[in-house]
Amino acid sequence: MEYKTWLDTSLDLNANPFQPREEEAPVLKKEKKEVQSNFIELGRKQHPANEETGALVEELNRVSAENKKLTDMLTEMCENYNALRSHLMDYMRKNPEKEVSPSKKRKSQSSNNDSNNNNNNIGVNGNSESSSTDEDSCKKPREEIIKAKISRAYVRTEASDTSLVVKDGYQWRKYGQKVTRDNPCPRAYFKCSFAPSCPVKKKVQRSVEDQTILVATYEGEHNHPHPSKLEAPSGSNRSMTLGSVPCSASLHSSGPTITLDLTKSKPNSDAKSPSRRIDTPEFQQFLVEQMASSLTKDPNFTAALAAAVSGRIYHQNPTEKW
DNA sequence: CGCTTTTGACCCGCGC
DNA sequence: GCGCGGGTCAAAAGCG
Repeated sequence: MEYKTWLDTSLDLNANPFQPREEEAPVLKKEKKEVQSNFIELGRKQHPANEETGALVEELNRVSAENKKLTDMLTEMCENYNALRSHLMDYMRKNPEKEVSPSKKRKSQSSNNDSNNNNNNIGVNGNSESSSTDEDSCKKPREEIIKAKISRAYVRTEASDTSLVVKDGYQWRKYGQKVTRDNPCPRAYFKCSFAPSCPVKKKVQRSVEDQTILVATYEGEHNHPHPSKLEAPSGSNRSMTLGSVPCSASLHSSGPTITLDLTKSKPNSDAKSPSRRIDTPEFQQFLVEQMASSLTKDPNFTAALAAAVSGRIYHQNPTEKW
């Protein structure tokens, strides 16, 4: 799936079902429409409808229970994700040398890469800034090292996603693409759309070992605020946008996929927005809502949801697990 | 019409 | 000096 848009909508899966939101799942919307039309129907027929009302209440309770169940599943998925992520972080800390396939072609570049590997790639967010090694300090003028701060981000995408788009909240303008020798997948070159005032560049290329992983290399630092901070989401949405936490969720035959782009956990932005720390309950709740929102936009998910609501999904394939 | 993307050409550093 | 390969430029095409 391509990260075409920011996930800035929310779906109250466990919220009051009587207050429909704009972008709720079509299936649920349809059910509620039926319920509403049934109420209208009741008003027109003008006869005591205790039985029908009872049935409708029962139906609503059932739908609410389904919503609750789905919310629980999403919460569980979120927790599993956090656990996996922490494991991955631990693993990467212990095995930093396994993260990239270093290019041995060019001396200066490979020495840069080596220093990056040793100093930078401490996590999937990859935004640890490079610090110059002693070797680099000897070879390069200090100013140059300071000017070109290099960081790396690893973003898992789906196999079907052939784009080289790594959503990190900033706007980028592609200025080139090249097939390199070490990797059959083309490398895309991006400049920050605020250029030339913002000198940041980024290179995006698929990993040789796992082509579902996009390796984004950032050069330099943004000299402007994060675009998501400029957008003022006052009112329309629940609380805040997910601009700083791009994520994508989808459902496939092989199972659900939730992809989080964690490249935005820069120390700067974290320091500026402590309320968005990933470990806060508020953030967790928000994350669940955003994932739910994303899921409801996926036609596969809505189809599966429809099957689940009608109680058929487990009968059709009782062994299949999400 | 303006912005973005594509893509071939060009530039430049490095190794031989 | 030459060739190779990565990085960048810029005209053309695409798109909203």
